Amino acid sequence: MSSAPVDQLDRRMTAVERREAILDTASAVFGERGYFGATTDQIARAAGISQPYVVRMFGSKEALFLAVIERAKASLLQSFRAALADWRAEGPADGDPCDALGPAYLELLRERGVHTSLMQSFMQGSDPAIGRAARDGFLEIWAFLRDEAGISPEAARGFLADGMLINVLAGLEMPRDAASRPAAAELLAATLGDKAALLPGA
Amino acid sequence: MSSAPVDQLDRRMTAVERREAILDTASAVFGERGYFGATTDQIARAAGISQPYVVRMFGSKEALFLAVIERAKASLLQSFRAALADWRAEGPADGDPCDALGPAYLELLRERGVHTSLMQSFMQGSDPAIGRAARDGFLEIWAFLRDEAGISPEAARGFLADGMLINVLAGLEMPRDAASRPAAAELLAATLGDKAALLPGA
DNA sequence: GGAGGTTGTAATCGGATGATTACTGGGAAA
DNA sequence: TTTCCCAGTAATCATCCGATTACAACCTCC
Repeated sequence: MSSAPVDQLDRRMTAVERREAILDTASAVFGERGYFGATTDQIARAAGISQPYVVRMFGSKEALFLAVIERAKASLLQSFRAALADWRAEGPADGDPCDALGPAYLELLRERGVHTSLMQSFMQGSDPAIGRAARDGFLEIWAFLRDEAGISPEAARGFLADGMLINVLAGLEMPRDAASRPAAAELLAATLGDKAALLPGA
Repeated sequence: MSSAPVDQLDRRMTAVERREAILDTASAVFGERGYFGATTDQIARAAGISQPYVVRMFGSKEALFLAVIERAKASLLQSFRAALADWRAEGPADGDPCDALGPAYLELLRERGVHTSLMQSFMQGSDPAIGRAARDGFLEIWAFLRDEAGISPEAARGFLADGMLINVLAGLEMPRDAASRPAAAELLAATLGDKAALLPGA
């Protein structure tokens, strides 16, 4: 008996579709292993295509990584802008915009590799091209919080700090230890509440 | 005219001295480039010895990295325990222990690579050996804050979050942009005040 | 139906990297 | 002086990785 035809398109993709598919996969692999730890072959296998095709489509591994973090930053800002607009449309004008941005940040954890690939780029500040892009991206988030969302420097610092702790718990894949280590469970509960299930490793 | 004899010992080191020297150097190199990005040859050259000697002394690159982060964690806990003891000896009993631990954490920035090499390990949670060691180390810090320092889960979370933001600014080498980008200067001031000069890139 | 552009791969190359082996030199003790 | 251990290196190896080249399969439009 032949298996039911799952929604598996074995037709050839357009270059644009394939590019998006590679970016999705590369986001996850770079996020897990980092720029140097991830190989173009791992990305290619995970995407179901050949290694040369990956590098030819983006020109180089570095260009692919830069595209990944650029796309992650765009996803993040788009989520933030949407959340801020919703919050302003329905919320009271005297609340804290961070109350809207925080949940948006957690929802983004469903998209694989956004937080971790950005974080991996943040740890490569000494690299000429990647460091430049990473600092630019981070400062763009800072400018959004300060200028568009109108958050004070102190509150913006606190919001970013919370985000960085979440990113670290994602990089650590801390939920792996949640069942066996009470300290891990306590840490995850204090940081993410019941949203810890969205982290990698869960 | 021969140059004045700077304190340069060209005699051979004992294995114990050399081991410490390699750990110092490896801490800086791993902190900058990460586990996969750093090569044993880069570490050897920076330490002024040959690449095979580095590998032979620690058995493997992975064992060297594990020794680096183990030593970084030990430095961190030692600083924290000393700061906590001082604070308890002279301070009032009703203050916040984080007020003592925070400055100790910043002073540690003078030791090259402590924050960044730990942070690099935190981003390798999916690696069997490194991820295990990274989670163990992070949970040991958490246990110190909760049990030894007696800090509440909420306050400990906030303290760690601040630390992770500092680590990210170190990984980004954000001071590189402090002069040319007002946003970078504002972010650094809001996070570290005048202690931003201790970050890499300054 | 065939011509041409586009998606995609097999084969392969050169360089980098971690590791291994065999060796050297110096200093202290006998 | 000779012996012998220990710090340290030169040479080299096998593997991996990113990149290049040449080629194959497929779809579309005339």
